[in-house]
Amino acid sequence: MATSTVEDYIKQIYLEQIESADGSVPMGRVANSLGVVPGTATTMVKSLADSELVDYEPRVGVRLTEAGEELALQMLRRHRLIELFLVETLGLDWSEIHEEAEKLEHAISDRVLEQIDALLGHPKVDPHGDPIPTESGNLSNELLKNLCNCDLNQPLHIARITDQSSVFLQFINNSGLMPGVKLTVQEREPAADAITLHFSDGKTLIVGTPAGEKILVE
Amino acid sequence: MATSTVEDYIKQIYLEQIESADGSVPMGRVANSLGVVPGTATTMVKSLADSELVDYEPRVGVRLTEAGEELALQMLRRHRLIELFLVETLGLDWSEIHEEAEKLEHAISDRVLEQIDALLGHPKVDPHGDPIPTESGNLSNELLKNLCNCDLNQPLHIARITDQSSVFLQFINNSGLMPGVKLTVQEREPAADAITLHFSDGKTLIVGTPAGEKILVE
DNA sequence: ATATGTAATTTGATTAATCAAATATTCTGT
DNA sequence: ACAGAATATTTGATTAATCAAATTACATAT
Repeated sequence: MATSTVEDYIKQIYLEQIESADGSVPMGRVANSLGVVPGTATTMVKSLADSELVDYEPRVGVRLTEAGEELALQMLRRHRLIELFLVETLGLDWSEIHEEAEKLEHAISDRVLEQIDALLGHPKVDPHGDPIPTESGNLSNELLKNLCNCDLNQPLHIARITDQSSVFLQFINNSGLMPGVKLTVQEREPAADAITLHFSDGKTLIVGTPAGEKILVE
Repeated sequence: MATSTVEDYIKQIYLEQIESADGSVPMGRVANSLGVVPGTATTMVKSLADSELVDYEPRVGVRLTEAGEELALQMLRRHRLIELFLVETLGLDWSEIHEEAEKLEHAISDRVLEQIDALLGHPKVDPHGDPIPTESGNLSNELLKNLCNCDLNQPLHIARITDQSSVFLQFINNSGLMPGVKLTVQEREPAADAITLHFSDGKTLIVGTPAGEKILVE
């Protein structure tokens, strides 16, 4: 059985691997994203390699094996389902769920996880709009970006609104953010929780982060 | 911060302490209920004593301090709220929740716990009928009769099951002896070690003395 | 009161995860 | 091409939790 530390390393390496061009993650990144000193990362990664979860090339970097990727996707599924659960069922704020999920993802059994999945209606994305891998480890990659994670200054159009509440739909209507509308994201100000949008007719609009997450674009 | 091992020791010592007459738990019991060899229990208890969670008298036994009891009740609250949550919200079978809760009780934050408590409507007892300590650490401690010492032919209902082992809970489930069920005790046959129960639907059931002692009624 | 058995403690090792600091390797700029 | 900087690895210690096996203390029965 993988310890919770192992699970953390594998998940984090997966996340870094997605970002990296060549699919190999240098040790510095591993150490950094896990919050440990470089020496610790080296030691740990060598032991992950012994358990066939990663391929490790000294002084180059690390890359998940088949088995490692499977475990990573499993952890990602856990993490994201738990995040959604914390928001949907327990009413936590989306800003406070990450650390919670970080702990819970190691403690929850498959049995409980599948109950949560069912309770939430087999959701496809977590509260941040990140895709939730399926039980068999499939991560839909034709995933839509939203206003909070899409590229800046690129021509986009609104594809989907993921909040059916009437207040929100009213706001969507009033602001002209209906599906099909073309726009670009001019800038994001995380501190102020604001996203500046630019429409083809020259108008601009500022929306908050929670709203931006519910607006998927492509 | 208490590690999850410390939390386990403290909770288990609390549980043993309730059973014991003089309030002191011998090392053998500690080792046994934690599933470790005696030497380990000794070492660990000494370290618990260093952190002022228990008073330890060598070759005699261990007893919780004020702080230890507080932690124990906190863990008991966690455990029992989680058990109820697993049954009520996630629809798990009440005979399979103990091990789940055993893991989750260490991972869940106070924040999440209070949300669960609210979601469940601040319940007083868990699915086994065990009382849930309040947030401030109060445990309602009315003593209930069991099937072996209650009055005969009196209308009763099952209040609490004091054996958490899944075999026993399975038996309880199969025999329809869950908390809340109404019945009377028709007769006891000490020689045959048998208690005859009578249900409101006319059915009767015979259980042995050891089982009867684990079924509390009021 | 002595021997025997049971219970508890000590001692010495082990495993997983970590850090600090010394060392080695590779990259980069001139 | 070489010095210096940036990265990575090694080495030696540390902490928490555990076990096996040796030892000690206590209780009790003859």
